[in-house]
Amino acid sequence: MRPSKREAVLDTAEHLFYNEGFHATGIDRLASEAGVVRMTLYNHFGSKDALIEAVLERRYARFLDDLRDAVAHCGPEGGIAALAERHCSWLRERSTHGCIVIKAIGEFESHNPAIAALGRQLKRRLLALIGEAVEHDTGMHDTDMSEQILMILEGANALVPVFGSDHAIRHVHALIAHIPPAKTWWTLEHTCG
Amino acid sequence: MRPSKREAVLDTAEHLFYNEGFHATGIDRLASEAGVVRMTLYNHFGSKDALIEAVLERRYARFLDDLRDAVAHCGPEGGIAALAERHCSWLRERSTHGCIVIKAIGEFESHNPAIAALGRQLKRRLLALIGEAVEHDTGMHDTDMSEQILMILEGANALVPVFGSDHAIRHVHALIAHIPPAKTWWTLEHTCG
DNA sequence: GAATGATTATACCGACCGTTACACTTTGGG
DNA sequence: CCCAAAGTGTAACGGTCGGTATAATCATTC
Repeated sequence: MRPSKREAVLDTAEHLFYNEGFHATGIDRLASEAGVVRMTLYNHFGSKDALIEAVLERRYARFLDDLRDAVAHCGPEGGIAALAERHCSWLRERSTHGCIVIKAIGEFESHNPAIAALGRQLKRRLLALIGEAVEHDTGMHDTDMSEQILMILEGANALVPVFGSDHAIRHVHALIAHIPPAKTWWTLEHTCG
Repeated sequence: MRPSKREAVLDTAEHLFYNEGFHATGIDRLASEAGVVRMTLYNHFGSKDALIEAVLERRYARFLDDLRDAVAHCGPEGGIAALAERHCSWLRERSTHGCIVIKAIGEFESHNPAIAALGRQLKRRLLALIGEAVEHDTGMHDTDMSEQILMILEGANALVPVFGSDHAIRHVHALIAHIPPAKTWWTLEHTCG
């Protein structure tokens, strides 16, 4: 009982919401699989939707911390590759059903704007983190490059439930390696005269 | 009444399933918004899950036909670009909530294997179509290139509900243009020999 | 040992879920 | 004009949904 009931609920909720879906997971099953009575759940979180927000925030914060950690412990100019590699590790080990945030936005865009907004905020944090890795490697802000890396990672994410992790991951590094770097002031001068 | 009730049900089901979610859309609302009584729905489709399969098949067949049409009416070496452009048109006009197949797989992977399997089959058909466009442009099979194009398109797909169509589409063409072509026999000889 | 806050047990609410049965009415084609 | 097919209206089935109320029990700490 030392690990608080609150944590047990969050663990079970994350597992069920992620693997079975948000709408498809009922409060009764959630509580019983967490070894908790329904009232405990409502005492802690107030509503199913609030629990969903807590799960999203917790899981994605862990994910982002893990990516940040990978970028922090890498050689010079290896930030992007390290981030991509850690992302692929998640796809292999912990994200085998796709991205929980994308799924949440999909299920709640027309039902609970707060959940959808939280999802968008979490993705904005991922984009910002990618931007930091890009700046770590190239020494400059490159919004286009960050957005393109995000698009490739989201593509891999989406393909995991379709063709499996191995297939989805196969081309990530090659694709990222071929993103053209930002034009600098002198190449612009060369091009535009 | 010329447009059969069956079509009305399919239209309404596609709209509701896509915009509000599969589990979140009930039979009652579905029937009433289609201007049909519940029994008509069951007479035509037998069950909600069968209706879902019919909706997926119909919508995605239209999508694939549209892409195929774009590839068919393009100049030489413009097949990939034409396919990508048509895909982006869907993202702008008809796919503003993401890909219905990805959503279906996400909601039914652990509830109805038949629906998930159908989703995977539809995505395989998309990959095959991309392969045809690649062969149209380059004159050879290039599985890697096809898979990479698919990954980019899925990335754009996933980002539409997050940051909007314009943001999601912005980098598609540039990203695809920078995919390295397959190594031919003589470059392989140069590299390995 | 009393008090306090967390957890449990149980019962309940109205609403909706997907599905079926059956009898009735409408419609179009031969 | 008649008949079969398609669609309608109504009622019901057991089950689950998210959420609430209330009172009993437990562990901890002062």
